[in-house]
Amino acid sequence: MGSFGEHGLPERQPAGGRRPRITISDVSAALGLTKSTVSRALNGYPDISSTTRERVRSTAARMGYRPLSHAQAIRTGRARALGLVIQIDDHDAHRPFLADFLAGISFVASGEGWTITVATADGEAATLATMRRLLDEHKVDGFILPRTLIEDPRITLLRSQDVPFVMFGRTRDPAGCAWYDIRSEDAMADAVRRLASLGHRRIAFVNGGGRYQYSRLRLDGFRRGLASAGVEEDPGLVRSDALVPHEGEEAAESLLALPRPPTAVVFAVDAAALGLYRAVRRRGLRVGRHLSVIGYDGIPDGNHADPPLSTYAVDIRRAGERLARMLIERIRGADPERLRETAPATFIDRGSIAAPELGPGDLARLLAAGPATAQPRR
Amino acid sequence: MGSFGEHGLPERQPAGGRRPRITISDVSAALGLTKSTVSRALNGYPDISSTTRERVRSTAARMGYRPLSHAQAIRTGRARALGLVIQIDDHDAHRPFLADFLAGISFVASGEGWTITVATADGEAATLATMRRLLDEHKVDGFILPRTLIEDPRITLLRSQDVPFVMFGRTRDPAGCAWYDIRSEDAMADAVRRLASLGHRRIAFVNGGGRYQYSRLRLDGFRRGLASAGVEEDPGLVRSDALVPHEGEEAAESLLALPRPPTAVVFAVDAAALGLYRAVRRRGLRVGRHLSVIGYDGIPDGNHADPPLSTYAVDIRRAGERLARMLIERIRGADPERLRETAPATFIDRGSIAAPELGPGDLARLLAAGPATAQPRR
DNA sequence: TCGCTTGCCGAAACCGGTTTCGGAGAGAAT
DNA sequence: ATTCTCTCCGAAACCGGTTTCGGCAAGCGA
Repeated sequence: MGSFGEHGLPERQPAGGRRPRITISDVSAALGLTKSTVSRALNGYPDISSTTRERVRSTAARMGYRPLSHAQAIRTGRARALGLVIQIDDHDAHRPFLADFLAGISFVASGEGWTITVATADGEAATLATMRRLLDEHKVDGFILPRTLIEDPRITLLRSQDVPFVMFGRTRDPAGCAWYDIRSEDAMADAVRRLASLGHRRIAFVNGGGRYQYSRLRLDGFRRGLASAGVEEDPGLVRSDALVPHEGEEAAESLLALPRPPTAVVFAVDAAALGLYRAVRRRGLRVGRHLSVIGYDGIPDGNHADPPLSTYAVDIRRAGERLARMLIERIRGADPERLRETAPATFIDRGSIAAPELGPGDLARLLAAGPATAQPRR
Repeated sequence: MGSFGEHGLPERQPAGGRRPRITISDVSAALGLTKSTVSRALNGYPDISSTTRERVRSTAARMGYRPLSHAQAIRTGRARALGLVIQIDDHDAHRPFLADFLAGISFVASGEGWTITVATADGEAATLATMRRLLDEHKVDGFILPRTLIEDPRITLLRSQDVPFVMFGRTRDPAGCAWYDIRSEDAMADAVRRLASLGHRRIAFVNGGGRYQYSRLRLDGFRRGLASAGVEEDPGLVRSDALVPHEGEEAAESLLALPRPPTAVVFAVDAAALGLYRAVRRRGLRVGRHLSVIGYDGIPDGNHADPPLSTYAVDIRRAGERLARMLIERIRGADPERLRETAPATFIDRGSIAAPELGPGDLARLLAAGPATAQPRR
């Protein structure tokens, strides 16, 4: 018999405070069963008759019972929490989209009654230490790893501890890894083909950080684009490790100083592409007219450049949703090799590309003439 | 005597897996005391002799014991977790700084052994529901509230439930509220004085969202600036509810269409200020030369505008640090009225302001002449 | 010397769940 | 009718902590 009330429901909430939670004991008492039976019924144990199971389920639902994850965690070790450790020292193109990313993760997690535990860390060592701490305290049941590296120590750690994880981005050694990724290599190939079809023949490529797996893929994609457009590759037109405007500017400078400069530049990273704007503007030239540019990431800053930067947008919210879904499945025991998904990026033409107005020769002469002749009106 | 090993330390970790946690029982066994004594010693109960207390503390530290917060939570209701619910539907100027904000919070929280639970919600109702869920499940011990509203339902909720919280931004009814805030009103006043000292007399103000407390304060600051500079206020030069570029553009249009347009505009929100660039560029004029502009927030986009937007930068990371610190103190019982702090914003002159080249009359004539005469070189 | 505090710690209940173990009862097989 | 096997549930231990309660021993005053 229940020890509270003849309705089988807990008494009214004490005025003012928060209403007391409904515990498993409340449910079992209301049903005239024991805690253990209720627990096993709700968790789908086979030694509970389907009649009882349904009775328990409906009553629990009617009473609004929801198990306290902490209490479960101390026995099961599962906290129903997804972990996300953001490494703040490296420049991440997805930084501006963090809110969207979280929105995607949170949407799925909340729907399943899970929560998200986030932490930031400065440097690789701190990231690993933070992950260890979260695991050690059973705060999270698995991790979403943003920005996968080619050689990723986080993967090593999690593999050795046998902790579920999903990656945003592929990696070199895929054994036991689940991932979601954008096929940025296809975007790079597409960019080259678009430029080639506009008439460009000297197309440069400015890549991102060499540590990242995506850099490999994007370079491959760039080359594939050249090949499929029938343009021969000029190794002198490739730069790398440009992640921020400053680095992109340097890369642009070195490209514009070539005897036969490119008439179009593909950037693996939007932020770096913005640096090219400065280099071009300094010469009194205009992006989109004298030099075509395509970026990748779809960062909002690109919208306010002049002309706005044509780029490939990534649906980061959806990435968050898929990754959360996959991680939950992974924690529930799904085979990681089955949890692999890629999606395309979407081209957004904002006006920074056009048919080449000048050949490389004319462009070189214009560039050699120096900024003076081409100063913007003051 | 402990049941494990003659060293009083747990055996070596099983090869491969993660090493077993050290529990309070391990510590108590190693000391020849009971769990309860160890627990009370570590929690500073007065009925434990200081000798014993120290012995327990040092042994626990040596063994690397750290209580499992879940286990504590089920008895104490405290999870050692800070809650942060981000409402994603409203345009938040701090969005680009979310990573920094989290970094600040995480830095302090990690240092204290606390964790951060974040969630996103779409709309006010969802935000409140999410907060209720987190509280109901004892997932968090308190909340950091970003973007305080003048009339904030979150505060109402948390007050009624008697849940600790700290706000980023002040509010109208401060009873029982702790906060950290940037004195943006001072920045607005400073902006006006700077412009006035450059010679501007017709200075416009484009405010942010009316629901936010900061809008009130910034308008007050703007007026205070005018007063202290000895410039009479013209109510026709004030606009509001401009949060995104598009809205800022509209506000700018209406200001530039005035018979006597302003020669300088102060924006309460950077993102809106970027809209003005479009309006000015369309007229073939140049920001900084024909029209001075000052923004507020220090968003990275402003750096890539042409000319880069002069603005007031906010140290969001520090805000996160302070708020986390304050919330932890608040949860530990500190008086909220004692936890109130403000900090100044930092002016960054990037070149979007200058002495007025033209008076309002000349400017009006130039504007009336239409875009044709002032087209940028193509 | 006795009784009464007081200081200090152990024993045990408790928090809200999960999981192991065992046994009652029904039905089938012998 | 007896035994054997399942099915299904209760009892109790357990997870890792916290907190209440009570008692022993020392210290104190009378």
